Amino acid sequence: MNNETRTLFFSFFNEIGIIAQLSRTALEARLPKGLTLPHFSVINHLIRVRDGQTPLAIARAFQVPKTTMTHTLNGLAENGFVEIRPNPEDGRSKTVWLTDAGRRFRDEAIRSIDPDIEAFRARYPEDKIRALVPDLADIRAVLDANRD
Amino acid sequence: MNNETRTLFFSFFNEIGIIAQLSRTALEARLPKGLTLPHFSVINHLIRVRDGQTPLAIARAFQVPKTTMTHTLNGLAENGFVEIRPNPEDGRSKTVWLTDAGRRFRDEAIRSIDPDIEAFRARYPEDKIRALVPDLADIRAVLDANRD
DNA sequence: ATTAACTTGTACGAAATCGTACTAATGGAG
DNA sequence: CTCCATTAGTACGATTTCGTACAAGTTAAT
Repeated sequence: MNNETRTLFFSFFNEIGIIAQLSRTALEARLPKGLTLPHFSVINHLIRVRDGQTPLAIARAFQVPKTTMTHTLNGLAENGFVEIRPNPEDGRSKTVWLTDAGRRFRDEAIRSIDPDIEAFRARYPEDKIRALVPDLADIRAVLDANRD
Repeated sequence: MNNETRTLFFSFFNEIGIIAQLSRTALEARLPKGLTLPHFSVINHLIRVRDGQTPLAIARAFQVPKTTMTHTLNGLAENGFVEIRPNPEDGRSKTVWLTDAGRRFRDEAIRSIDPDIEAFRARYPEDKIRALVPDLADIRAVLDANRD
């Protein structure tokens, strides 16, 4: 392979990785101590989609092993942000429900993150971000397909 | 803040995070067991820039804590990919040097990753990637500046 | 109805990441 | 020269991530 091509793709994925790391760090700086991006993301997911899902369904939505999701959900349950109940339709499995505290956690997190988004938007135009999202979604889909 | 705007930025960083995760997993699938993206990246860095750097300089280049870099470098040293020698200019510090095995590791890793890059390129045009890199670099720079 | 194959969640252990606290060395103020 | 603040690296412990192995429940084939 052409070395310039290889360098290009490496640079691309390198920039992606750095942005992911920086944005994650910036977000977690706004969360209460001990809570991480996955904690916030799961709560957000339960609000955006719906709660009452099984741990495995949530793990699949985030493309993480189910053991990882067990750990994340335990952290949320210990903080009282979700309640884990048996699944009446399947004795093997469980369902995950938001609590009021969980919704409050999400509201407060968003409120404290908003200024960072504003700061970012002031320096990088929203329209350019809007234009990038579909490209990134395409790239994600290609990588996803290549996973087999 | 406008909810649509917030959702847009969340989607953007979410896509970035997923791509970072997928590309990292794809790369590590090609590395010998026990070796990770940071291992490969450090070796690559030492080749692209120069070897003989101090651990702290490398940690700063990757924006990770120095304890993390100590751990990564120990892994590389145990595999015989780098040699860690005292720094003749500063008794507190050390210097990190590539070995022949380290260079071979890098060459082989690249050889086994190339087909994945080709597969990706076949589904997503190189020119679009080329156009995205500067945008991502800008975004990275903005996030970096906001870190204070 | 019984059995075998599969699914869901978890316990456990390994490895990566990172904060805190420490040691050793450096360098500047006096 | 002496002292003290600073710097480089590491030991240690906590947490996250994830693979393996397992227990409990479900499903499908006979």
